[in-house]
Amino acid sequence: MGSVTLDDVAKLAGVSAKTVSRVANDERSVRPDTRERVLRAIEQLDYRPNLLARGLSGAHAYTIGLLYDNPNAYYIISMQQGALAACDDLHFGLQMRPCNSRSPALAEELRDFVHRSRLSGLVLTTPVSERTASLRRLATYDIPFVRILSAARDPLDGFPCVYVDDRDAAYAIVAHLLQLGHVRIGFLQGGKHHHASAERLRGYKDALRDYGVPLRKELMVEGDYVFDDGFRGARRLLDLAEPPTAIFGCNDEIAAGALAAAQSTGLSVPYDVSIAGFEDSPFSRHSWPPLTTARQRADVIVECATRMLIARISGDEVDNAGFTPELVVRGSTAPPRPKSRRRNRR
Amino acid sequence: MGSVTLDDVAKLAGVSAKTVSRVANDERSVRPDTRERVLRAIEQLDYRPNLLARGLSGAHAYTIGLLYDNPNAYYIISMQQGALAACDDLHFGLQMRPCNSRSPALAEELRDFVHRSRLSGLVLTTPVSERTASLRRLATYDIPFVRILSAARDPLDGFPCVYVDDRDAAYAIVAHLLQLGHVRIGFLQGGKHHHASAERLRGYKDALRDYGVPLRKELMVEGDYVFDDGFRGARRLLDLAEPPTAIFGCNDEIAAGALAAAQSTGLSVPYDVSIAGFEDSPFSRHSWPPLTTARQRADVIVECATRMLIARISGDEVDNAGFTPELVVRGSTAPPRPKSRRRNRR
DNA sequence: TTGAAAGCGCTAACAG
DNA sequence: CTGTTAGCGCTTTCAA
Repeated sequence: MGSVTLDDVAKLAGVSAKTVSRVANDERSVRPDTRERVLRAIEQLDYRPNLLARGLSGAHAYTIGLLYDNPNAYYIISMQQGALAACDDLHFGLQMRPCNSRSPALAEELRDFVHRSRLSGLVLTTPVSERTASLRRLATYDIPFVRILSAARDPLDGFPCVYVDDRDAAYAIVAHLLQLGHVRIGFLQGGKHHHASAERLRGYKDALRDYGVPLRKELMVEGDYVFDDGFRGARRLLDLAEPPTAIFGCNDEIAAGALAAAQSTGLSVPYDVSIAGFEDSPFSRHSWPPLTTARQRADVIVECATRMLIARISGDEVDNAGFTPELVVRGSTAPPRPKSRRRNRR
Repeated sequence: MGSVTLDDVAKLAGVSAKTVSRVANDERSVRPDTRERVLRAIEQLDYRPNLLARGLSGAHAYTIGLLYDNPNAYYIISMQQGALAACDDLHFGLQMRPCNSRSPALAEELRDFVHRSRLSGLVLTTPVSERTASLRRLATYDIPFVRILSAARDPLDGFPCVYVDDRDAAYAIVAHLLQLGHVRIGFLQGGKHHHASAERLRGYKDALRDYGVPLRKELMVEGDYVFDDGFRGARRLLDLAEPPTAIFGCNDEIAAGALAAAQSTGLSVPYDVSIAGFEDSPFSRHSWPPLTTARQRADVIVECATRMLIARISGDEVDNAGFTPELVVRGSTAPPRPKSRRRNRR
């Protein structure tokens, strides 16, 4: 292999391999001058520890696993960036994998994944993080994990987590629409098996209630987190006898579908209908008009979770953390057009 | 760890550890009944080989590295899917990492990455794959790799590769526009340090030449593979005294920017101006109107490259492979409006 | 503060 | 066809 080993360094520095190991791992119990000598030898030989050997002999491989079950590419990349930032900083490796969050043997699959590579722990993103029965089993396998979930506050269930307040952010979006003067606001739901969808729906309902606007069943359309469902759902809303003047899509992809639906019907956004999304994905910036949305920093959130996980693995106590996505107002939302001037379609 | 080891299985099956290893690795030299007995023991104990140990003792870790230096999330996810498909199928692990393709020490960084985890080899995507000096150095380190690059045909330079014919695909797009009757066709270039940009430009020029349309300097705008450059570039083109009737963006993100620019100017696509992209990313499907583009199956291409790499590592000879992205005509392109009826702007 | 010995779980190289 | 012996490069004992 031509790889430099601990022993090579030890020989050059005139110390034992164990001492080099101590220096490489930044342990304190090394005399400064010895450390200096070793560091010089490391530098000179351009020594790099072999991660496999370290992982094999140690209790774990200084590598964390990041699992996702999500079709959203931006979300995944964003998470990867956040996890890498933390891992690189703390000298941990990263293994990323998609998985099927609805598998009945989820806990066992995760355990095997961990054991095969001696992973130090797992960061679980939604919706994997929402399979509580599996998580409980995972905990019995003594696998450290931190989960990211959608909740208005700390669930206090004993498992560490980073919680994202989707309800509050959705509330802010709907409040923004209400303040603009909208009363008939359509809501395009996201995938049923995501807690986040329910939380965002809750935000929608709470906002309407607080502003004294009655909930209309016909303005809430079910669907998944995909463009086509946004398109179809918006189409349906716009075809109502009394169509909504604003539509809130459960994420940006859905909102992009709604935007396309409006434009394909000859409606102009935001003049004929306002549209808002959720997530601040490039979709929302790169459409025309750009979408009002809630900025969800998946990278920051995952970096936080990863740091928490590594801290736990290192034996530290850590507190749970919370984030709230921030309202971003852009060109796709405006006050409703006075009724008399509203354009006649068909 | 509670992990089951080779020895546990060996004891239960009444054979040596080496025999279990042979069965686990699917080596042929095991008598069927012995194999059967071992398999039963493996099943019974739910044995899973430890990848670190295997990697440490073997010549390599049965894991390939995938490197990218690309801001395009869809592209990355798509590649990851392709690589995972091949790796899962062939029982290899996958490590993905971004890297800086313009680092002068690129080869050394890649070497360290490989050595630290004893990677079996690397799949290099553009533009990393285009740093030929670094690749030559990488080869001297005896690191197997397969590169994916943009070229009209096999470069025959001795390094294995999968080549993608961007020129041909770009030619097809421009030919499509020409056949619709467009003569003034704008071209929004992509990042200069991507070969693909040059190849797509070549396709543009070749098509114009073959159709006897003179090249106009003022219709070719420089920029990077980002939305904003597409927006600005298109804006500039549309502001010309004699604006183009069609715009070809070097990728879908650029085209999305052009689309937004057109719409923000009050132009209607495709009636006032046709727009085409390249890549078939979700952008192109999720905009309104959806974009005519060239379908580039990054997943298929990377899966192919990954399989080639693993074959090479296994000692097989492999031939280079080539792909040509396929023209996808959608709503954003149409014949040019007769001059007399062209809408007056400003 | 340092070092020597043992071993992590597996495979390579050789025997039988 | 199967088993034995030695490591892979590191960390964990435990002793000096």
